[in-house]
Amino acid sequence: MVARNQNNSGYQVSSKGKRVTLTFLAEHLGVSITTISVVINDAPLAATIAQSTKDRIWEAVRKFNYQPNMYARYLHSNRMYVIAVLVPHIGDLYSASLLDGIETYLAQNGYFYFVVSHREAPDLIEKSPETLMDRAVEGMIFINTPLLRPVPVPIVAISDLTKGPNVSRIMVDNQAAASLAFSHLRMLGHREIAIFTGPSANGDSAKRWEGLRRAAKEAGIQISSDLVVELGRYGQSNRTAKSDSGYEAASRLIASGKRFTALIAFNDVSAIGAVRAFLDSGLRVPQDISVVGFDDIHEASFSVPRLTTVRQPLHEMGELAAKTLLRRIKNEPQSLDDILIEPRLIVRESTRQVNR
Amino acid sequence: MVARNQNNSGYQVSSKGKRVTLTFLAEHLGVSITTISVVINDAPLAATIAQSTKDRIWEAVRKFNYQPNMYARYLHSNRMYVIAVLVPHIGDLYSASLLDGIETYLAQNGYFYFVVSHREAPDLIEKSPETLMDRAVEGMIFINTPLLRPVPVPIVAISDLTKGPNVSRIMVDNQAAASLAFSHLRMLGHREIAIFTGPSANGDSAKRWEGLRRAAKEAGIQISSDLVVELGRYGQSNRTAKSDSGYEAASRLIASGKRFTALIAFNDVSAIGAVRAFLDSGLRVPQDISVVGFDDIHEASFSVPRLTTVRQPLHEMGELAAKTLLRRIKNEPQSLDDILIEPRLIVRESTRQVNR
DNA sequence: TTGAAAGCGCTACCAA
DNA sequence: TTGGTAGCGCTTTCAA
Repeated sequence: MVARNQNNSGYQVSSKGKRVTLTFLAEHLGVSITTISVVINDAPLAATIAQSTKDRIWEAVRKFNYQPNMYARYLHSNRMYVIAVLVPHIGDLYSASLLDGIETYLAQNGYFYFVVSHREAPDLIEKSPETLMDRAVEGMIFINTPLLRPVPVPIVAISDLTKGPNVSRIMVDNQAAASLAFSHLRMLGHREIAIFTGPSANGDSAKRWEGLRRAAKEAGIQISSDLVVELGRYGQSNRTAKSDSGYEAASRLIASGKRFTALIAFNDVSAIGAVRAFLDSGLRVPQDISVVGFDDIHEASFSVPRLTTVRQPLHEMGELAAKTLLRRIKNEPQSLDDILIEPRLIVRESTRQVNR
Repeated sequence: MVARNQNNSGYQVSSKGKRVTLTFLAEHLGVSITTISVVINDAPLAATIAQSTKDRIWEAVRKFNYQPNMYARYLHSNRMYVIAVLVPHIGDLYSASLLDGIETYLAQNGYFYFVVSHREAPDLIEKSPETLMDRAVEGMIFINTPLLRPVPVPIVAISDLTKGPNVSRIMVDNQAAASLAFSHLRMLGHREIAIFTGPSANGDSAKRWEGLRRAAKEAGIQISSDLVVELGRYGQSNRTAKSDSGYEAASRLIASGKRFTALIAFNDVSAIGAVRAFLDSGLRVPQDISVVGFDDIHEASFSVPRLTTVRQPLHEMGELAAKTLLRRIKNEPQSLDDILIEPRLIVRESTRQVNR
């Protein structure tokens, strides 16, 4: 018993219980399936078909609620209007915001998407593209996921190390982002600044870190290596998320005994985790320590204290990624250059003038 | 130019640039496509095929990296190993946690899923199931989404009003959840308790509210209607999320001037929004007002103060939903009764003994 | 202005 | 042990 046949509603089935296919319609109308196909797809030949025939066809289509079988159609056209999105973790607000933007654009354009959330498991990252090709995806969006082997469809990579002849990359201008965060703290008088760097697998890590170093240098400030801590990756457990790693990283920082008056986190989630850790060890934010996050996820404006952060327009980046991918799929002109997104500093309550 | 043909890697294409199909392999090996098909699918007949032939076939399969075309296969079997998940908003932690669980189970079982996030737009909710049927989904999971018309495939509804002959429902025991929250506050001496009810479209709203009223009655407490406020729905904007509605609802509560010492929110996100609103108007949590949330999303244990909340095991509920759906798809014995999930009270920092 | 027929890649039935 | 062949539902020449 096949799902589509156990019918108890009006879907795709005539009153006599027969599946509504082209053949069914053709018999019903007494015309050939070719004619119907041509009319329905408004193929060039449709121009030559009598208006009266067309009308009868459309009427029957409506009456029986005929829906072409996409998979049969696929055998010819090889187009399924599906793409795939690879993310490290779907339950993470960063990915979720991007997905939100991606979905918005895709839905407007009749595309669906598969998401595979690989939790940074290397074998999944390696195998997924192949499995997805079986499903005839027309393109893929890689979010913070390395492309290990070439893939025969267009790819858009968001914040990601992936390179390749067929990949377009979208990322924040990490140089600018770093400098925004750094100069903000500088203006508030901070000199002893701790830094969270992202896991090295993360596409933003290296550039951001480089930007931070450069900004420090220009400001004539020395970043002590004791104050730089790398965030852990996701664990294998379902439960582990980034705020844990922020909490944990901040705890290490405190334990080191090194003095610092400000922290530049790697993202808002780790910033929130860090705030929690500071509070737990009796340090107040921002009175004792200023904290700046990255991303500006929604929660950042509701946390206590509200987070000062460098905003990446995630929703828009998602939309842009989808748009870029569909253009490439349709072979519309589309430059393959990296697209750099301008970040913006959002000053809220978690940073203030340094205490001296 | 078809995506699968613009090949620049090893996918599905022989060295001569020909697509690797059964026919291709058959020619290469000098056997019939039937034989290959039988061997590959390990059909009953495979038992009758010479081991040497089998070996040669598998070798060729590996050599050319043959992958059956799922869509051609679909025309016969009518099984695509795809389901759909309908959610109000993918960027919302509640849905994201459920999706996480759903994905875990599906991935283990070779299924993919489409997600459609409808933002409570009535036309999308109404039309999506039909569009999804075109895509041959074998089942659907409705998260907090009403089923407006019957659908010819199995459905699992999570926290949801949806009813129907082919729907299994999974939800927390809202009665128990309400009583957990209420009696916790009672024990701390609270009598003037404000309540957020969910939007009426939400499947948990009515039951939870009923449970709360009953718990109040049993405790001999009168819930003042001035202290009950209904959360707004999502707006049409991409930006609006639940914590806004929590913030806004709490603000209304404060503005009303009615005295209360505790709040039972509808979920953690609205609880966090409410805490923010209280703080902004000079009320301390928990010193002045105790707050209890629902769900126990990850952020609840990192917020300031850490949130006391009634936990729903969202990840597990997602897994359970997927499991139930696949059982029904495979026609394995599976009761259609509602599945009630036991909630658990997690006491943290946002509640304390009432001030008097 | 319309229809017949080939074929997309695969499975399943029946023969050999 | 193996192969031929008829579809699945659709699109696309090519004929009529």
